[in-house]
Amino acid sequence: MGGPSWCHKEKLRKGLWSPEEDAKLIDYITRHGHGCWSSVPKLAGLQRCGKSCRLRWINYLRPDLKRGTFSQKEEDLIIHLHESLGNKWSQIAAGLPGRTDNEIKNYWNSCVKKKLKQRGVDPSTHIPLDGGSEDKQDPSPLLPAKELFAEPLHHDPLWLAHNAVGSEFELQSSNGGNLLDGGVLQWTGLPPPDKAAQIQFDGGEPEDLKWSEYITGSISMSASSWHESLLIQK
DNA sequence: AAACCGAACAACCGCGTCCGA
DNA sequence: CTCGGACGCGGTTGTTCGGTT
Repeated sequence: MGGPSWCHKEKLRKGLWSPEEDAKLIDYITRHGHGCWSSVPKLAGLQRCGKSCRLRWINYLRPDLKRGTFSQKEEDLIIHLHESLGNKWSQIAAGLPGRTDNEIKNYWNSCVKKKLKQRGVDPSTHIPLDGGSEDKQDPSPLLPAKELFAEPLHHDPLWLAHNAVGSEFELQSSNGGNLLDGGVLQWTGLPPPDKAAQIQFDGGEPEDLKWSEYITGSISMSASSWHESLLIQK
């Protein structure tokens, strides 16, 4: 009797979540927001630890999640991102709206790794494995970077800095106007400190982009017929 | 039909970081 | 400045499911 506080953990449920538990968590968070995660289980009437609630909400219950299998485009994006970011799953997830770091990590470990090995590529370094792998036919070559933007996507600037390096893209402003004048060229997260970018208007001289001025919001990119282009330089 | 096996998915654990007292 | 709690991330383990023998 009267053991240390962590003994209360014995009362906490573990393992798979029941539909009833999901319903309680969804109901509570949609009404009150999650606030302090450690108090969520108590307030929501759940026998779980706050950490478990947070994970369940972030990875499976959030309304903005995109479920289902990864498209070829998403898979190529993951490979591009992993090549430059490594196992930074949360940063990779920032480049794939509606996907979670856990989901991407699982997909990588269970599926993508295997495919890369079949292509003769070391999944951890992205360097071709030796042993005559040059002769191997790539059954599913990566899409050119530009094609990854065939549809508008929202990207973290860090992701952009890593993956747009040396590439040129066309941009689409969310309000249909000029990217800069419209004030829509804004970023989520931190600006990439070691990168420089230039924006070039239809046939004009390239102009420097100041990352630090665009540290909130998001960027919408498209390969549609816009005049503006963005060149990310090392 | 049952047992086995591997792939895919879900969840937990440990650790590092951040922030407020 | 230090300490402790909360949070977030990445690695790992556990569970489920479908295919094969």
